Amino acid sequence: MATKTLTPAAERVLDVAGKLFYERGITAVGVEGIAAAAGVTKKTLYDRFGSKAQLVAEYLRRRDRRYREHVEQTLARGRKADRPLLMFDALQSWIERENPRGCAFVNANAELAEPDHPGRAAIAEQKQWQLERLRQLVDEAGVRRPAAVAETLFILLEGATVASTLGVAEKAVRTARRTAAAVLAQAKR
Amino acid sequence: MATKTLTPAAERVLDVAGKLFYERGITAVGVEGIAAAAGVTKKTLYDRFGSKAQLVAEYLRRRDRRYREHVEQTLARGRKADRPLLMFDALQSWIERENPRGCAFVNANAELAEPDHPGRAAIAEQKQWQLERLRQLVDEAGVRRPAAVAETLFILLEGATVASTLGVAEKAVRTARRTAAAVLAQAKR
DNA sequence: TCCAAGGTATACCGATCGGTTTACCTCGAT
DNA sequence: ATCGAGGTAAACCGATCGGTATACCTTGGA
Repeated sequence: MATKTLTPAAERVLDVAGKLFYERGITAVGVEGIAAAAGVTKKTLYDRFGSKAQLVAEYLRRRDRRYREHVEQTLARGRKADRPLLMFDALQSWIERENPRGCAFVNANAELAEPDHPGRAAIAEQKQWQLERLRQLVDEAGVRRPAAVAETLFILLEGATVASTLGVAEKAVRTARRTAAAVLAQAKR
Repeated sequence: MATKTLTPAAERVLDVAGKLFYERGITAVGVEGIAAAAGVTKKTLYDRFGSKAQLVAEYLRRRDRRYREHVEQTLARGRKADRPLLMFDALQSWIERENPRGCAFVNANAELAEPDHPGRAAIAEQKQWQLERLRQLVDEAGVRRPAAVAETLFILLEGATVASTLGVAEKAVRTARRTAAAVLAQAKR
């Protein structure tokens, strides 16, 4: 795997940025604070990343990579027919471990209003991947109208993330999973 | 109805704030710009609202009021058995008219990280109202396990908003509505 | 041996942030 | 006639924003 090679300083910057951007919001976090928390000079940060916008894009790409790895690890433990539902298990553990403030990409979408911000591409890529992966899984599970079913599962995953992290329905992921199971059963071919 | 009485200047401020906060993000918009766009002095803005944080809270409360009115108007056109699904029609028209950048409350949740920000209460109220209203509608429609069904519909609504406004599935609301119809049919008592 | 890559330290830039202050004006109700 | 509420205009506050510049240090290969 072609893991991006980063200097140790850049690695630290990206670690800190990932934490602060997610926890406090992108606009609310300054590059000065990131550099200081990473034990790095502002010059180093700008030498490695060029601008705050590019650092934001890098943060999102990295988080996307981590989420995909998490998903694939979870999927590897099940057989084809079970995998669509395993996406909900992956989401639940992800929320518990890394996502208490909601989906980082939905949150970033709220903040990055300018249509040409480099982070927007990362957001679109993440969501397209998730939908596409669901299509594959649903297709492999053997189901009628796989595209429509995949879209339904996508909606359930996103909705469960919102409901769960907004504190209005703690068990939203389990509820969504049950609904997904019913949808899949009904579409079984 | 006890509509908040605002001075004409405050009204203009709130109008402009509602537009700018939603379109560009809360943190990205300064009070100076709001005052200027509303044709008002900063002093007037602070005399009426006290602080940016309180203005944000007022913006969210007002948007919540507008959404509830929109929902109730839509619901009034149908009979009890159809009303749960009418929530999806209300969402679709709301997105088209006022919500192209996603749910303002989910977006605000992304930006207002501080747990004691006055806007957070408005966010929680909006989401609790939506879930509670769904419970009433589902209950009145005559369904088994109304609380669980309402939670499922809530998840579908939130997920459809995300999927639709993130541009990954334009027809997400229709898809969610179909799923909701199936869930309701299966739970019919 | 030397040189480029990667780094520190620090000062600096103009712009903007949220918020306050002072002085003055207008208008409607008592 | 007056007084208070609501407003304008504009200067000011310290802090922070994203980003740049200058000078110097360390280290690992060619």
